[in-house]
Amino acid sequence: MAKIAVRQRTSCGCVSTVSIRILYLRRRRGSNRFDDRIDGRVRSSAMSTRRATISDVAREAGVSPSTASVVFSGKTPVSDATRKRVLDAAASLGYTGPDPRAASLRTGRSGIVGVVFEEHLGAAFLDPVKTLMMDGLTEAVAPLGAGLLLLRDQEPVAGGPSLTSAPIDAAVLVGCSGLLRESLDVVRSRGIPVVVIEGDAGEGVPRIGLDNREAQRQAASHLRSLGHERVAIVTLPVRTGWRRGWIGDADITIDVTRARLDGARDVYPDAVAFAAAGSFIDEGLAAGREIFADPEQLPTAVIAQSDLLAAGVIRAAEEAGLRVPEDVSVTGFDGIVVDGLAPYDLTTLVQPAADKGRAAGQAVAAMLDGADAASVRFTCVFRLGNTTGPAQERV
Amino acid sequence: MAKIAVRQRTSCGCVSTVSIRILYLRRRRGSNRFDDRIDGRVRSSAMSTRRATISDVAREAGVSPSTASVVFSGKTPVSDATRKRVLDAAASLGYTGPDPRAASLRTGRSGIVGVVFEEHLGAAFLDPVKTLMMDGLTEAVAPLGAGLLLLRDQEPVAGGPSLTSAPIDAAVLVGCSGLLRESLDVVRSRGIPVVVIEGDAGEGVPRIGLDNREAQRQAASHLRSLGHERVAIVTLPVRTGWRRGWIGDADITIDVTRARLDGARDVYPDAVAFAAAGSFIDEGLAAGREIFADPEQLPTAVIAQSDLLAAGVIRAAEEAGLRVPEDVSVTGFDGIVVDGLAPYDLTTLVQPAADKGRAAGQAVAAMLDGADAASVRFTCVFRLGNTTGPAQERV
DNA sequence: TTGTACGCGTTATCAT
DNA sequence: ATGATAACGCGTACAA
Repeated sequence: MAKIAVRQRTSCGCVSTVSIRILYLRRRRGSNRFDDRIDGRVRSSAMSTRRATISDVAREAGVSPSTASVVFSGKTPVSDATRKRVLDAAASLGYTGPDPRAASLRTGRSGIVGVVFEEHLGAAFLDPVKTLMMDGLTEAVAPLGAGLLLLRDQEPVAGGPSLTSAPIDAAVLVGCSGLLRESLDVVRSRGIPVVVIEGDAGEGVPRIGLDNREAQRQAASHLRSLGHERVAIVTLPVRTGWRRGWIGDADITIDVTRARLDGARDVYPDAVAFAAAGSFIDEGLAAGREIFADPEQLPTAVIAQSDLLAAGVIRAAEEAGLRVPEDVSVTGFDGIVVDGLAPYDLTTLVQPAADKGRAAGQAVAAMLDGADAASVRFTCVFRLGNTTGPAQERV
Repeated sequence: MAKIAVRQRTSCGCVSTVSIRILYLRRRRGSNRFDDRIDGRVRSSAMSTRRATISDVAREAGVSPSTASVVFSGKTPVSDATRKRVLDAAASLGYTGPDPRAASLRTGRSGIVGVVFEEHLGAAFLDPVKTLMMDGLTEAVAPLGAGLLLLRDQEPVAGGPSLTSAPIDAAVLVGCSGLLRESLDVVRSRGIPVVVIEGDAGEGVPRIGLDNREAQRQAASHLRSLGHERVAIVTLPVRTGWRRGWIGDADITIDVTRARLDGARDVYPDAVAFAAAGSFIDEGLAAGREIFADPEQLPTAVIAQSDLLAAGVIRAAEEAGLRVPEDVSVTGFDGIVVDGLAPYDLTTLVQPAADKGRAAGQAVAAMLDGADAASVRFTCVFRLGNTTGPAQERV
């Protein structure tokens, strides 16, 4: 662990910032905003503790508030002389432009697109697929001039922004769990455009997704063609907050998990399935240990629902003294580059993660533009690596 | 490239969403908001095209707006009977809670913390160090109940949120380029708390940083102790928008780059330096090719300012037929896991990236709480890998 | 080109 | 526990 050296600063700006805020609050209660004025003009910018508003600027410049407003928004031509007067007044008053909150209330737009994750936000940053998706999303909303607000699908901490309480112009849902549904209704009832990535948010919400089932079926078929009979599946979480463990067919609330599982079961209806608690190498490792625990019941192949899980499974196989792919074949899903997996080159399904984000962004842009947005379904591409091989007869 | 299958939806909710918005806009211009009412009461929730406000709800429930407000905010006790009446009224009117914009204007808080990057936002997601930092930041801001708004340090696209136009309660700057400075003044003059990670935003702005110079000096000393004399340096970008190339000592506007370069120069004052355009393996590769281009001028060691750059340099060395570390030693910086680098284990400086984010979040929390926030300086830890070795006499 | 007037939807304060 | 009142700071239709 790194040591921490805290360097105490002699208090300077921070402290003054604080005191300014206190003064400000004090002013707000009971004080008349016109206290500062003498016959309609601001006494002195330096003496005012309250932050200047556009009206103050207008007054100081000797123009009307609307004119001052227009100078800042540029929505209407203003004579150069007037503009200069306003700008000068603003500078002398320390006015730094319209208050975003007020402007937002007035225009009804905030320039913010909410991105809602169903997991711990940190996890979103640690998942390569989500990272790529965010990359694409960022790119697609940039021309919109919108910023991305990271939100989590959960009961809001007091006062914090939830999907329902954040000033967003549109929302992109990543996955779509149950908890979200109610918030979603709220948002949609507000007329805020919503797009969902990898999930189902009901009728009327454009979806960006993959051919998960078909894709996973390809991997399974590949294994089948190699002669594998006894196959185990390692799935993504089956619901939020799930802890890892063997699962039956029931109670899967996460669409991706369900779809990929279905795809595998299309080929191997009876394959056992172990659900991980997240898409991490460690989770794959834990799952692999379970799967390879009983030497009498070893599968000849493992279908993992993500590359990271697959990487973990491979490690578990090595631990168990199994060679990949000689003793056990392993397939992944995602097509990301997995660190430290060399010399293995995962047999997997490559998904266009960045494209998903881009598509979501474009859908949002279209909807904000008043247009209709269609759902998009991307296709995964099967990529043959060296982690799958012919099934071996067990001695 | 993956194929794209677009599935046209029969228009449903999207379309209705759009038409609702159009009606709404139509209503706003010139129409009187009381049109819907007959002697002071709302005629019918179903017939109203305008979105219900808290006043509508109050009226419907037969209470005052303030009481209705209190029901939603919970700031004051309300009798159960009243609460129920209000909630029922809200339900019947389709009122889904206070408008965030209006609430924000009134309270002066939005529950949003802006995170400002000086690079393309996508790059932030692709940089492991930033990713980890965001992870820590997210964690630290969570108890605050705040969301993170991703912002870019650039001239705003029209209407988009910039540091100055976004409704943020606080801002975290990642790096601190020149462009940012003016926006920063604006923000600070608004009394919004600001924290800087890896950068200098002037007096009064708490900084979260590393002992970059000292750390880099450790790596250089390590090389010196191994007998290396001819050393080349691969630096991070020296300014935003910079294209790669050899650099002198001048014109470095990015603090991290400067500090690490100084650290290296403390030991090797005359080492040549090549600046990359970003922290990517490919950039390191390009830099490495330049550095290894002249067989007569080969360095025996390369100090890279990031692990990704180092990884690229190693690849370039391999390309040039140089063995690492026999022919050339390479050091990195960051201590992240670099994909596909096996069997190499980078000699590097491990920085507590997540801790940096956490510290920033805590500083923000403190400042929002009206307290003072101190600057924090983390210490990097030298980690010996297998990419450095004794200097070899060139034949 | 500039000014007037008003409302955006909410919440803090204070009195009852 | 509830209500009346007054901002919060701005944008814009319309008139001049």
